[in-house]
This record gives sequence, structure tokens and C-alpha cells, in this order.
Amino acid sequence: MMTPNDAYKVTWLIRRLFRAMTELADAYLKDSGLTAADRAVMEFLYPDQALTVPDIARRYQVTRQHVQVTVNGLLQSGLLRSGDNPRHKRSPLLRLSSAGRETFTEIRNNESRLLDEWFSKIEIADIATTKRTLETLLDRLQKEPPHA
Amino acid sequence: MMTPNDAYKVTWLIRRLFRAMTELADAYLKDSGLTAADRAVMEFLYPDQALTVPDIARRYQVTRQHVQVTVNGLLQSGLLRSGDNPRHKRSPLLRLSSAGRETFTEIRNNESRLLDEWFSKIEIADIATTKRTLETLLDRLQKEPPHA
DNA sequence: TGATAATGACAACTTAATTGTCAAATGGAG
DNA sequence: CTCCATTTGACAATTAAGTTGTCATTATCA
Repeated sequence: MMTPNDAYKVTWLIRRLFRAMTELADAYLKDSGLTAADRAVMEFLYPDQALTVPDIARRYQVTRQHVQVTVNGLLQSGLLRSGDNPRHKRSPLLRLSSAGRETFTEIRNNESRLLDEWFSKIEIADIATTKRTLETLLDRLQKEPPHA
Repeated sequence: MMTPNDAYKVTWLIRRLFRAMTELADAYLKDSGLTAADRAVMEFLYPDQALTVPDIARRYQVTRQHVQVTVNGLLQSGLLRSGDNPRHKRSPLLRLSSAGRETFTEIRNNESRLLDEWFSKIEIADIATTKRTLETLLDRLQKEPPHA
């Protein structure tokens, strides 16, 4: 039993932070009428990527059917536009429309302000250590998941 | 704009880690036939707390109706037992049964082993810094949520 | 005592996803 | 070129983990 008690606490904190962050994100996204899934899709296309639905699904690690529904909604509200795909007649390349790019830029600016406020007065070195440690943890979880 | 780029990366890591941890947890809980909600409820009663459904709901920050359903399932499968509540005739005090305590102990042991493996070879000091930083972040989010 | 709040039970609904299936379009092996 | 397996959009049903609403019963306290 070599793990310090802090290890469990870190996992607990990650869970709690995730819930609190999700709440905060939902709150500030609500103003723009977008969901977290909308935001995620737009992030893949920002600022000027062109991807198909299946491309996004692979990166988002979610089913193409789910992405399809999200994308259809965003096309409907004019935040995305679909253009011809030379490689596939039925599967258009999706891009942010200028309205979509503007909206997402604003979202990013909001987030930036929130982060500034939230992380203010925390030592830069501590943030760096935290980042490095969490990166290591994620990396291990993905490359060699511990087995029970 | 004083926030280091690391700040955003930390939030991204928290999201990813949460997802990966949830997957791992679901995997190792499946063996015991329990859900994450079951585990959470049992944790509040471990090792020998006596709480009512509304008590648990308040601590879990979830509706009492949802906890009620979870608790009813656990009573059904014999992992909880309900005893008289001197303070309320209709709202019994819930405790782990001995089977429940055994099951939860095993879950904890599994988790402990997973954590040992997962956190092994990470500097104790780094884990401590990470814990402290995440605590500060959570604390701020709860006490003075940044406003957009 | 009488109004107000807390509780268990039940049902309907919500959100963000998944799985399944179909028909059209594509790509690769021979 | 052809035939078969794969990819894709569309649509539908299902799932998980909750929430909200409502009822009748039980507690609380001014």
C-alpha cells in the first residue's frame, strides 16, 4: 500500500470538478442557446476546419449518429454550412459559417475570462505541476489501464 | 490575459480524466452488479453510518426520489437494511447489511489496488501539489463561481 | 390545534447518448 | 468492369441516470 491518501482525494476532486465545470459550462452556453455537444462540434471546426460527420464522430469519440443529429441542428440554425466533398457525394464537408465563427469566438472569449478569474492568484508553477501530473495520469489510463 | 495556457489544458484534462475514470469504474463495478449510484450511496453508509434517504440525497446533491429508487434496489438485493428511526416513523434509518459491508470493503480494496498501480512512480510531492491546486479550484468554484 | 414541511411511492418526462436498420454511395479485389 | 464489403445519412427505438410533479401520510412548531 504505497499510494498516499492524496491519490484517492485527487480522483474525488476530478469527479467534483467535472460536475461543477459542467454546470458552469451549461450556464454560460445557455445564453447562446447551445448545448455542450454543439460546442464540442464547433470546436472541431474552429476556426476553419472542414470535416465530415464521421470525421467529427471519430475525433469526439462518439457515434456518428449522435454527431449527425447535432450537426443537423447547427445547420438548421445557420452556424454551420455544408460544402461539396470531392471525396464523397453524400457526405458533405462541414465548416463554420461566419455567424458560427463569430459565435464560437465569443464563447472562447467568455471562457477565457472565466479561466482568468478562476485561476487567478494560483502559482503558475503549481498549475504547471498539476497539468503535468494529470497528463501523466491520463496517459497511463489510456496506454496501460490498471486492471483490477 | 494573465492565465497561462496551462489553465485551459487543466480543464480539458479534468474532462478527459473524468470520462476515462467513469469508464474504468463502470468496468470494475459491473462484476459486482452495482452501478455508480449504488456505490455512492453505499459510501455514505460505510462503514457504519445510519442515514435516511433524504439525508443521503442532501449529501449526494441529488433528488431524494432518485436516491429512494437506488436505496430500494439495494434493500431488495440485501446490501442495505433499514431500521427504525426514532425521529420519523415513515423514514427508516438505513445501514449497510453485513453483506453490504463486505461487498463495499471489497470494492474499496479493488479501488485501492487500482490507485496504487495508477499513481505508482508519480512523485508524492507532485500529487500533493495537484491535490492542493484542485482543492483550491473546487473551493473557488463553489464559493465564488466566476461570472461570465 | 391547525397550517406547513418532510417523506415514500409512483409516474411522466428529460438529456445526451447508444444500438439497429435501411437505402444510396463508395472503394477495392479480381 | 463487376461484385461485394464498407461508408454514409436518415430515421426509429432504446438506454442510463437522472429530474419534476403529485399524492397521501406523517411530523413539526407557532
